[in-house]
Amino acid sequence: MNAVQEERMKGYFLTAAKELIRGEGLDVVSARNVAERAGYSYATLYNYFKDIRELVFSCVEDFMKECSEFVIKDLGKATGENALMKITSNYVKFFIQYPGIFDLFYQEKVNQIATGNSNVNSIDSFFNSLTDQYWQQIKVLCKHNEHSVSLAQEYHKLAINGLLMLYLNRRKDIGFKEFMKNVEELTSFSVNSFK
Amino acid sequence: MNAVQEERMKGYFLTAAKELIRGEGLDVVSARNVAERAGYSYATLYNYFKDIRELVFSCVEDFMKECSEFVIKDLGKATGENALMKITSNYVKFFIQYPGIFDLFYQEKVNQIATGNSNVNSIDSFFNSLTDQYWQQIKVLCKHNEHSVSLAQEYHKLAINGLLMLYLNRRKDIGFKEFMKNVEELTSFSVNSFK
DNA sequence: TAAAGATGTGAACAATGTTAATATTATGAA
DNA sequence: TTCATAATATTAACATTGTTCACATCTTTA
Repeated sequence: MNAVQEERMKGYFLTAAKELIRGEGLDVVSARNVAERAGYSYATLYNYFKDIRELVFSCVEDFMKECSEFVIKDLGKATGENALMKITSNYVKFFIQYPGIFDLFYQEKVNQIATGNSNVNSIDSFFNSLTDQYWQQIKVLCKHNEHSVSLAQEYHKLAINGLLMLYLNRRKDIGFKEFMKNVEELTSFSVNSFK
Repeated sequence: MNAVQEERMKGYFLTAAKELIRGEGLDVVSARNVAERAGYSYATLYNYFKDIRELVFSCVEDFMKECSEFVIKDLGKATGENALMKITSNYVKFFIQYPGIFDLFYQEKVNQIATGNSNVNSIDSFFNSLTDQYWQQIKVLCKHNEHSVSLAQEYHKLAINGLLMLYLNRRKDIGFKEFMKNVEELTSFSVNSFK
């Protein structure tokens, strides 16, 4: 089987898996469910993916693209702090709409032996890649050095993802509105912490 | 069966579950594994716990106590920022030693219908309960108001738990030493952000 | 001692990941 | 075109999971 055919086959399973993750969450992504949706037997799946983890982590790249587009869709001409606000707000909304994708990005256990760890390694810096340029704008504006801005950025990323973890896993007994207020406060605090 | 007998029975399963979580992680906690270790049949377990989630979430309280003790064990006379440093450092070390307990505290999915959600709700404020008094000391020292200190505290909690999530789930390709340096930097940044 | 109630257990069902043997299909040479 | 061989797909199977139910066993009480 040539490369293009193989990619096509992988694509069928990938599409099925992505639909399942989006719609019903990571929990219902089983070899049998994915394969049935793709129109093949569950065993066929193993001809194209080492195991079920390799399959689900192959979805990461596509979902990152999707999330990126969702995040920047209504940025307009916003810059600096305003842009950071909008991006952060859309970022968390994306994962609230698709909690399964948050599971996949940040919580799913990875096989350390697995080959394609490149996907996993790029997850950590994903949120930063969305905000980089706007933090740079703030740095220039506030005459801060490189190190302090990257520290604030790292801090912001960790806090937002930490908050998402607590909220999505129902460790916080608050509603959506209050959650979004927390996100705003946090982002504002983040930017102003080193002004 | 009277109350004390019932608690004793629950205790057997709880002890078994805790040993498994500590030693081999949350993944190997199955009804059959726990029951075998407790010396009973897996079906007996269901006479004392509604389902396997109720069993594992019943471990939360004990583990919080354990973690608290571990965290304050070598505090000495440290106060303010020094105390926060030590506490945070021990807090993350505890979960690195027992990743299964982090899973249980922050990542395990909860049955919203489940009865005993009190355990789950107390998890969010757990880390804060360890640091409260030292943030108060810093507040007095820096003449800050109540709101800004609780915001910094909340921020610190989220960032630390976010970092733990990324590190324990292998989304960060760094070693233990570098991780601990990140924890230190973050805590220091947290305290100094509003000095 | 016998009946009734409480408590413990194995069989069973559905679903999971994964592998191995088999069935089917496609490919290429005669 | 036909047949042999290789490539690909599928079914059967095994071990494991959570959970329930009928049954067995033990305890209590009349």
